[in-house]
Amino acid sequence: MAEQIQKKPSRIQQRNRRKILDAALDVFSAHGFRGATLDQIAEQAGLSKPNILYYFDGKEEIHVTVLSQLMETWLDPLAGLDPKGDPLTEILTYVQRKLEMSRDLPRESRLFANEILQGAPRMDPHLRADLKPLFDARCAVIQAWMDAGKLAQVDPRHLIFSIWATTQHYADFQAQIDVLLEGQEPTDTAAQFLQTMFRNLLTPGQNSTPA
Amino acid sequence: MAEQIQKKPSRIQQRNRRKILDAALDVFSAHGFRGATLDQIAEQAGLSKPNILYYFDGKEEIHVTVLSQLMETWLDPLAGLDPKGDPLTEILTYVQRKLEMSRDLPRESRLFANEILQGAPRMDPHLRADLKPLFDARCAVIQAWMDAGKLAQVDPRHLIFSIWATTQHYADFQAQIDVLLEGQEPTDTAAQFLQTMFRNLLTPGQNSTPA
DNA sequence: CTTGTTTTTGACCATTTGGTAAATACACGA
DNA sequence: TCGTGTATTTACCAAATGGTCAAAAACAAG
Repeated sequence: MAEQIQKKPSRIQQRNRRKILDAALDVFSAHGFRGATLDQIAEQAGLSKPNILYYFDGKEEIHVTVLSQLMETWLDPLAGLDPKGDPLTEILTYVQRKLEMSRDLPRESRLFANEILQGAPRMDPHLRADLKPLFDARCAVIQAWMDAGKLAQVDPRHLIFSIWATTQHYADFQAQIDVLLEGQEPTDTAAQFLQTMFRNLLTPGQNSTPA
Repeated sequence: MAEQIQKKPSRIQQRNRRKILDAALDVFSAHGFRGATLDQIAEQAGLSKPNILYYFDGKEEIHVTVLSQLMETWLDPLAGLDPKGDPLTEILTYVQRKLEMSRDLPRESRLFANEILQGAPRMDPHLRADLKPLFDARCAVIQAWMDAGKLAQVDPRHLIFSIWATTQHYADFQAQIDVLLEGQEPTDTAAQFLQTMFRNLLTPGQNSTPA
């Protein structure tokens, strides 16, 4: 009765599980795991608390489920980086996609940031299993581009970190940005800035090596 | 008796308040405001919970106090940016200082990140009163440098954002970096990368304006 | 309509947690 | 040494919160 282990989920089950997970994304991203309450999730989802526990075994399971779903979305742009494409274009497109994700999916970005900030207690396995291999593969691709002289030589790992940091910053630190920019829409000017920065960094031949 | 409004704090008071605030920094930065408990702070500080509430009016006041203290430390490097110094050197030095702060004061970085992530509910006034004016002033200085042809033309606001994002990333996302770099010390290679990136971006005359 | 199954709810429970009150131990100057 | 204000502890409390359970309601199939 509680576990419909392999029965196909009914229409109503699909709908309610989706409502719960969406509400959970809202609440978890806004308050973190410990700060979120089942009552908040229940209210946001328009369901009663016991009803929510009818669909999920507990707060923990809801959180893990949301994080798992997030992981796919999150890795997508990096996975989409094409080893056969034009190196500079590929990376600048990646930057642009990540920036658009910050604008369009800020909840996801904040949920992820929250989890990593707390030391990734629940996501660590996912990071090792999914992110790490993809990261290593993409680093190798970028390194190959650099060795072929198509990009300026920089540490690919820190290049990726800097892309993540600068793009996600606009979602994760939005509260601060709102104060400092006073309501100006940052996305377009940010896009221009980041494109300039990474193009300058990666255009071959211009790289002044530090003394 | 509870409020020693203007009495000079005794030796023991100073010591215990400091112990509490240090413990609070530990716990708040690791678990966020809602995730932190007074018991955790008490244990970390080596005091009993009621004893802690003898020195502070409540969890909220502890948090606010820690955040206030943090603000000074946090603004220091930006405040130290000298309008009379050499532009490129000033900014690269600022990057370096911020990176070192991420390495040496990760708790402070994470506490700050936590607070902003939650929408800066308790820090918003501080941001407007302290950070905003300083931010505007420094933007003006950088803009002046650019207008004088000493730096390449980019948006100073996004420049500062990118410095914050890239440097604080190494503290705030350390859990992720640990997984991806597998125990390699990132600070030195990160420093080299960031110096290269920002020098390339800001060296005048090399700035390829996007089409 | 009847029956068996799924979904939802209302009433509860145990634990955690921020906070309090009163009693006790302690420091220290007169 | 004594007394007074300071510091600390012990024993609590009330609210919040994650979770349970049995029964009611809704629903689907014959």
